[in-house]
Amino acid sequence: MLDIKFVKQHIKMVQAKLDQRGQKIDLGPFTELDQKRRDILMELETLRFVRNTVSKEIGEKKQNKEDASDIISKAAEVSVKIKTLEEELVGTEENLRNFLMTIPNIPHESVVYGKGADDNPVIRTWGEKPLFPFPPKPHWEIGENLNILDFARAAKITGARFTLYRGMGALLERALINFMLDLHTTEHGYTEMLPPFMVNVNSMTGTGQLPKFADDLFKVEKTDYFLIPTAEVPITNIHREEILNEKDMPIYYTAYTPCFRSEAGSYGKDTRGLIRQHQFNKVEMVKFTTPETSYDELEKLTLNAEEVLKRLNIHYRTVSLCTGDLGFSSAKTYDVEAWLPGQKTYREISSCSNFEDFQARRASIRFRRSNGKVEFVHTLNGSGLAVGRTVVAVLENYQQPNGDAAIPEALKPYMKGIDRITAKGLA
RNA sequence: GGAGAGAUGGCUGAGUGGCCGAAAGCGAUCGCCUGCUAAGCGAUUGUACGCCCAUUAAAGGUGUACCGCGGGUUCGAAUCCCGCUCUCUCCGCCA
Repeated sequence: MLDIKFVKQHIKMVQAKLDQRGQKIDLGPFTELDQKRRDILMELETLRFVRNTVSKEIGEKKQNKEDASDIISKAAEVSVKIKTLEEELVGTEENLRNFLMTIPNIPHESVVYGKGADDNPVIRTWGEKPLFPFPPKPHWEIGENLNILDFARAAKITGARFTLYRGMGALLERALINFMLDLHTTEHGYTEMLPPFMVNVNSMTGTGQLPKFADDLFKVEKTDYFLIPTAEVPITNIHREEILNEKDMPIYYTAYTPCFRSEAGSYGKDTRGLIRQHQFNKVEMVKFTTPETSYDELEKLTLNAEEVLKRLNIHYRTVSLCTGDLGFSSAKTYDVEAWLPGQKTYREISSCSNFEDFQARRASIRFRRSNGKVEFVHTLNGSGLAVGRTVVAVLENYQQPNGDAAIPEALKPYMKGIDRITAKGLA
């Protein structure tokens, strides 16, 4: 959510920035609602002042055993008016808040203007595309040939867009999770968390999934809970409605969780393989920082994500999302895209964002400066990494002429020391 | 699932209708004292929103709201009533 005062004072600039996102967002109702709110509030506060004064008077009279019936009836009248105005105020504030809740964040000044993914500038690349003396296969073929990924049976068990991992495939997924968590906790300074995988409406609202994106979520029947679409939600909400100490910041958390996404509106896209699933695993990194350090922290966060691919020796590039491709809550986002030789394409494997105070204001996450002043924190998060897609990257980049998949050196300690995955077990 | 107890400021904890935004203690901050530390003394110590002043803002002044959340009673609610949520204890069930 944007800052009411800021929007009020810089309405033209905010409108111009939002226009760069390429969606039609009209701030007109904002000015109107805000004015209405202040008008009501002023009148209401005056009446409350009257009531408080009169009530005090009544109390004094009663104590002196004087008759107070005349002013009591007057006070009653005032109270009736107050009640009406209070209802009006609640309604107006709700409208204002609901309106602001649907307004996306303002892109940072360093974010380039663009219409969509094709306009995202490449910031850097690492490594090189590996050369294969044979046509590299897509991961779904490798995985099925090795009998480690079973899409057909997952569809039987549940439905489309789910995967059953088998044997070394399951181990590979688990190994990646542990490898990533160990890297972030022991070398990058993050504290590991294991949060609930379902959250309530307030948490979803705090990070921006609700009210606008309910269609993307799975709701648990007979409850008000939702399955998390990313660990960002429970982890960022750890400090919802709290005031942190400046000296405790920045705070770094990392967490492995499964993620559940309905992928509404993506029919026909990425229907094969592990790329787009209703359930997938992810290791997430979340930061709470002061406003003055958040952009430095975003750079570090992105490098932390990239480090995973470096250790696995997988070629990637990092792009900066342009204004038209930026997510709702984000002021600036870097996507790390791994090279997938089987599909001859770069594919997003991590997304690292600075939300500035957008989530913090929604979720009321603040900190107290050493001089006592209270301000909103900046929140950041990034995948470190999407585990299923990392499996894809490993299988496609490490595939062998005979169909085996080699194990990256860094992963061997997590894979019982084996060198490669070979086909075995019942088909 | 059944029975009971509770939810107050950073923490502990008082407060059963007006004198309570809230005692006391702890903690914290600043100052004094001190060779240093500790102790001691003094002061300060919630958040949000509105208005005034000022205008880059801050500070300041003033008002309103907030004692888990939501409603009700009342001229007036932390305090009384109702609903909900959460926590704790006991019993049952359970990975």
